Amino acid sequence: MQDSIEQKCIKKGVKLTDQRKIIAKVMSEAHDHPDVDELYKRVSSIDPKISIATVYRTVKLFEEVGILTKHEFKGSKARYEEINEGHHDHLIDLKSGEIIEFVDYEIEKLQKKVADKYGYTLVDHKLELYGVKKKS
Amino acid sequence: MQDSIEQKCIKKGVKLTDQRKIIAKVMSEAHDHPDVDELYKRVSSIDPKISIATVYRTVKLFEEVGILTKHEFKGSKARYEEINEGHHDHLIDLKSGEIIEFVDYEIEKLQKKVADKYGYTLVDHKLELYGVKKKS
DNA sequence: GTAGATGCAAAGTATTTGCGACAAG
DNA sequence: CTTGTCGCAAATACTTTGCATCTAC
Repeated sequence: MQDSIEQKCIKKGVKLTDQRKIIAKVMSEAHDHPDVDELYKRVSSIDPKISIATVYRTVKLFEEVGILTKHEFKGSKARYEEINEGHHDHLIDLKSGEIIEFVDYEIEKLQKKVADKYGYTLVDHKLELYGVKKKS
Repeated sequence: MQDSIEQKCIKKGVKLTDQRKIIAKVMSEAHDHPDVDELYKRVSSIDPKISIATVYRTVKLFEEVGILTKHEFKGSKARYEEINEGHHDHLIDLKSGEIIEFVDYEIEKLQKKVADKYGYTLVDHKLELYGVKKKS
């Protein structure tokens, strides 16, 4: 089983305050990719006293220690997602905004090859596909 | 030979003001990927009276009519680049910020295949590789 | 001549930060 | 205890917009 965000914090030596516990819980349970406003709303419904500054500070911290990852999809606000063992990329439905996660090992392999070709070690990558549903 | 941005404006029925001509010229000659501030600086050195609002309005317009494309690389400001016949993706040097353009048809093909697999027609995509130079 | 473009300053968003009060380890 | 965190409000960064004036076609 996967560690919860709280457990990851402990492992990484991140101090666990009540606020962080709540944000951790909300992000652990989120199966979408909430932006800060949305996350703030969810968190506020558990503890209305949490400030948005804390939410910003916490997602930034969690990102720095490798618990969350930030996405900046075309023309929308920054969204966050928990990092789990399986890396994946995103296919975004341009009509509905729906986000589909996918993995393609062959593309990953080719990316490394490209970086290699230019004398680089691939550290990270971003692949986003934007599409519209085919009328079957 | 490739049309200049000015020529593209005419073809697309975009009214050519002096300001737009200058912005068009600067972007045509830019071989990097300037952000709005940088573009504003270059444009200002030709005509210091141009306002930054006009620069914002113009890049937005040029983007809408398909003359420029906007990139939002990790943690940096929006950057613009002229669209030319050859589509390409970007490899970003995490140390120096240098941007290398590349094309990989095999990756492109696989992207279409992925979209297809989920029942989508691929409209657009974003692929960015982030790497560090290998010590040869 | 007229619709649309510009410059300016003010208003919007999204995000960060200084500071005094407070809490985790 | 002490260091780091929190809430608040102010500050910052980037981008858009209302309005009066001006200009390309």
